[in-house]
Amino acid sequence: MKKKPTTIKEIARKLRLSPSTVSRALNDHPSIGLVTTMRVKKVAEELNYEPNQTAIFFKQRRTFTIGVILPSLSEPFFSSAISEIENVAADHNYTVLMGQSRDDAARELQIIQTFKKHRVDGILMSLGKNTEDLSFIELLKEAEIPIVFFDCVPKIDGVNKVFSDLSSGMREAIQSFASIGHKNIALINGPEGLLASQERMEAYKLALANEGLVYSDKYMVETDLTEQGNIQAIDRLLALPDRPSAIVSFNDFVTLDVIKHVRQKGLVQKKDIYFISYANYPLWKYMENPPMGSIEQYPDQQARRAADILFQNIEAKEQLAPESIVFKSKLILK
Amino acid sequence: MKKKPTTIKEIARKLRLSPSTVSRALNDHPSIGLVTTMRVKKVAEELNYEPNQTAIFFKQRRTFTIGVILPSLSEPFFSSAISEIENVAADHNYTVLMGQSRDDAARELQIIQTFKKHRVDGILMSLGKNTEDLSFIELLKEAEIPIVFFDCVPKIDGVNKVFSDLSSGMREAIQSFASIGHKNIALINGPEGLLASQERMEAYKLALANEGLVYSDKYMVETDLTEQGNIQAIDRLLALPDRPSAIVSFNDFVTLDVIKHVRQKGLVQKKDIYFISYANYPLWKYMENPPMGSIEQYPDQQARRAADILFQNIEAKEQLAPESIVFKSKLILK
DNA sequence: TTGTAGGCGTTATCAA
DNA sequence: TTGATAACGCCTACAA
Repeated sequence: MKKKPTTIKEIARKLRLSPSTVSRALNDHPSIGLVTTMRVKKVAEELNYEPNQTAIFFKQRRTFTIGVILPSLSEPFFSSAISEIENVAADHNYTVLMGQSRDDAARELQIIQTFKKHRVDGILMSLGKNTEDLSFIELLKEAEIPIVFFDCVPKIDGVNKVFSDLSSGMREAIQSFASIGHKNIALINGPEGLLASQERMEAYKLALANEGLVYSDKYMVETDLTEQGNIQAIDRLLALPDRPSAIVSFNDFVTLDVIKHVRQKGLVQKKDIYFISYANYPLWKYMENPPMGSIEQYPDQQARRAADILFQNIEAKEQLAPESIVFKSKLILK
Repeated sequence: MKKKPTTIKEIARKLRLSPSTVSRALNDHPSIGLVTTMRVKKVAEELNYEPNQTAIFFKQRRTFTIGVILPSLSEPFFSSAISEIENVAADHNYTVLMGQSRDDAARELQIIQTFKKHRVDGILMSLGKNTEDLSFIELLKEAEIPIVFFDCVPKIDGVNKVFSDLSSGMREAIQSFASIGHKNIALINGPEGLLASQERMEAYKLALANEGLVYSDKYMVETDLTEQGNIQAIDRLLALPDRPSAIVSFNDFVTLDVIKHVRQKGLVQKKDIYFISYANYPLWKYMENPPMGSIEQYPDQQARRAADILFQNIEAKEQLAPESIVFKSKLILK
């Protein structure tokens, strides 16, 4: 069904040269005479010759392709990451193969298999929320395909990872709240199962202690991150006899729902109640009444750094020691 | 540097069989005995055999890969498109190669070349803002690589395209404004050079006429889409003796800047001044005081449809007649 | 049921 | 300076 593109052989036949000569001429090999080189290139041009990369990939055992596996391509965090990854890859003359796991571990494995079959030169990955089985890391190691994790990274040692330290931002958030007199500071956390939730919880407790505030269970509520869950969570807090005056929440989306809800209840932000959350989505800038702050995690910088490490590994002759890079999260006051 | 993965030959040697037998056994060829097949598969498993796709691609002249070229991966419009494209591709057992043109025509061409060299089976593309030279379409046609454009599509005939009819949304917007008594309705348009701007302008004029309103040059201002440009544009309108009471703008980002600016000037939305713009970004839902409406262009549906058409073309034996699909844009009142 | 041989397009090695 | 040959890994028509 597909017409065969021009090959070196055809050029060779046309010029009564051997394919090897043509190949060398096209690659500007020094041993080939200038005249021949010119003749070859001219005919190649005429016939619209284009080297068959699939043949070259096959022969060279390199595809100049990296695979990227993300939970979602449509979330702002990941889309700014992927955008930056594509930039870095392009600088290295690499192409990017995309896979979306949708937080499905089975799908994640399938994508890894596909990438492996495609013989990608390396993989960048952010784990899905439910991924438990990390045995694919061993498989990739055996195949000598370097992998660098970022954002949601495995807890184990011995792998390349770039991730964000949530605690620095949390500390700054609690500090900010405390410095303007808040005592009852709550956390609306994500689902218990998530590593990201555990980290926030620990950071929250530490940060409270740091300010000499006591932790209380009642100020730690959970949401399943749906709109309904978010509203239930804030309602639970508002129902408390000594309701919190300041709230850190899992991410900006939670805060958006929550702000909307408390507004409907007649509470005024930065007067009756204060908010800070993770992500620092650009829209805050436009809000009439934004939350007090948001904690930036620098997805693009994380992604760039991860890509840099990946390319170092791809280009290295030797196996490199695994790197573990931590980006401090940072409170941005609005 | 890279350890060689197991090949069919090694399995064959180990079992004292011929490579062809092994190949057939692995592919469940009916002529091979059950026993042999089992033995082969067992050894393959033990040796972690994985077929070398690059060899297969090379031989089969199909890569089960599509290329996607977008101006940006980080814009919400495109990231929801790419997400949907990945879904469709995964359903077809295809992998997605990504390229970001950043509205640079040269880079666009380079990506196309790369994709062509990679022998992708098809291409989905949204043109950059400045793309003039469409000769690559001919090149792809010669190479018999199907291409489907979406969102920002070429004006020419004879190509597959899926795009949005901006005028339906504009008509609804002007209608809405007119129905609540607005007479002076302005348009903050994008740069003159953009097709998207031209379309909005025409739609705007038509829609005005449709409501029996007269078009006036002074109510049509342009922005370069920077924050500064957006503010200058609205200031020009506000400075008019009979300033407009309702404004349609190029997209939601423009409106965000403009809303913020007029708020600072003490104007109250939906009282002193009304807004509608294109894109329907989800954040409106959370705004305390959102614009009157936003015009949805359904990026995910466009993308899905474009991908469907691409796969039809890839799977077709014959060359299919080019399709041109128009999605009506639709005003969503807030 | 299994083996042999050839080829996909390119390039590297060796020979001329 | 150029050519012949082999090889990358897999598949398949043909032969046994």
